[in-house]
Amino acid sequence: MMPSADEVQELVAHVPLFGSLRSESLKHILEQTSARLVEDGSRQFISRHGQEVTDVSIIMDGWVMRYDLLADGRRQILEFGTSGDTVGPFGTTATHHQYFVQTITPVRRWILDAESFSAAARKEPELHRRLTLLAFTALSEREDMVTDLGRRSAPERIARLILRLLARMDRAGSSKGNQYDFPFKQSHIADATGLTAVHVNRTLMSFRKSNAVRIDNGVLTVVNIDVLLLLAEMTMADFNALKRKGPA
Amino acid sequence: MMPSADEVQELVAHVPLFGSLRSESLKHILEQTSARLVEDGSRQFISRHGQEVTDVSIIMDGWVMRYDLLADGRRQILEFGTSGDTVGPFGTTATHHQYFVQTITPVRRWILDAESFSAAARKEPELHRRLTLLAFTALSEREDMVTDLGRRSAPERIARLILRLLARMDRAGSSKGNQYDFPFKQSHIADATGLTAVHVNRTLMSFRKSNAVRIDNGVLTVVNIDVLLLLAEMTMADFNALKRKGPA
DNA sequence: CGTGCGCTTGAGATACTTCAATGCTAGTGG
DNA sequence: CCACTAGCATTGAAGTATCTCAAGCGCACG
Repeated sequence: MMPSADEVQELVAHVPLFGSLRSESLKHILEQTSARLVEDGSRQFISRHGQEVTDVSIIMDGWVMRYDLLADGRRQILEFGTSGDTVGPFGTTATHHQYFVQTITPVRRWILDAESFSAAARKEPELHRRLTLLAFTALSEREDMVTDLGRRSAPERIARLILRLLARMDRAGSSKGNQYDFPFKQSHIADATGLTAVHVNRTLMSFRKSNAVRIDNGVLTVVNIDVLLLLAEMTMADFNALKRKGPA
Repeated sequence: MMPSADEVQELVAHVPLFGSLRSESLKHILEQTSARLVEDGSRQFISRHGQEVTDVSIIMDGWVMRYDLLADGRRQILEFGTSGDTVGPFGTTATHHQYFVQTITPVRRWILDAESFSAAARKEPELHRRLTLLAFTALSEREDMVTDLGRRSAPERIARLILRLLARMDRAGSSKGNQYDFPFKQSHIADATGLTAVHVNRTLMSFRKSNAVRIDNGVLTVVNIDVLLLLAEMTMADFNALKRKGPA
């Protein structure tokens, strides 16, 4: 499936990894990696722990999650990904997947051949630089998460997750004022914050009562961002820094 | 202070970041970055949150920790570093430090000028590749930590930290059989695992009683690695994989 | 010979979990 | 069009892992 000019345009515009490439080079990379556009429904596996790594995905629409699954069923979500995000152990030398990646909503994504993608990154310095930047950005995000899980209370963790997602949506222009689509179940929030779904529910109820945030029918509304920031122990400046963060 | 041939040799041999450079190129890089060798005592700050980034450190001897400090004093240790490790936001574009880095034991380290180090990484592809590899390795380690803090009990977290450090020491050849130098206080373990020092103490006492591990006079002894692995929910294969991990 | 830091232990508090039940909504098959 | 089911949110009640506060002890250091 040959990428059209429009599709190449969309990739350059919305995918940080490709943001600084000339359409020319990108088109060449897409050809080299046998890029194809596919669609998946909800709850589909994109990759599983232990599987061989054969390709790299770039999300165009919808949400996926990457998670770790322990023997007894405990689950830790490491990352939510949406349009513009890259999933897969791109850049590492790992030959097998370490984690599970699964769709949450229906997803439209590009699939690139992993091996030729690595080769392209080696040949194209700009792509290599972007890849490195992506790694450091992810590292910083994951370190924030370590502090959250290690040292912050349930309300703080949840408030911060909500704000991180809000910043992400703002950056992508996908939030209308103080509202954004929120396709996650309470169990997703639980597994991302290291809590139980029941406790997430109680905390969310308290957020609702204190007029900070409410979630109805898959839409999250920030009723009062000052209250939310207080719960998250963040200043407005911190929040603005969050928006600037992300894969630039 | 001009690096001697012996010093260059030591850097190539023990610092993953430089492991694949020719002595020639390394010497050139060290000159470009005004590399100097310094020594610090215990509990010295190497950098503080908010400070401007001016240099990059490479530890030759001793231990440092990098941590996040919340307004109310809660502390989360993100990483312990020792010989061969690089500390500092090398590779990112951040102009200011995000975390605190402090020595635990006396430390001998090289200091490289940050700006010219970045420049060197841009010019020397092999260095750039190593930097990227380092970032992905760190990312993977930090993701393990997220799962530990989010989903594992106190004994599991502590057992896994001990095993991760043991693997690190084995890799560096710094462990004698089942013993290694352990300069950390129980409060360090607490802040690395998201627990309190009191609870770490109780858990460590139980490890001692169950003949898994004991710590005496700054030396950690793995009495029975099978028991320890059980506590950590790890197999011997997992542990061996840990040893192979790390910045190759 | 005090003083401080780290380790140890006890007792009580609490944030979060577990188990269990109820209700709501959307989808499915008859 | 209704009965049935499944998934998710909500709430109550009881349990527990971990925390907090507090005290004592040993050792190193000045």
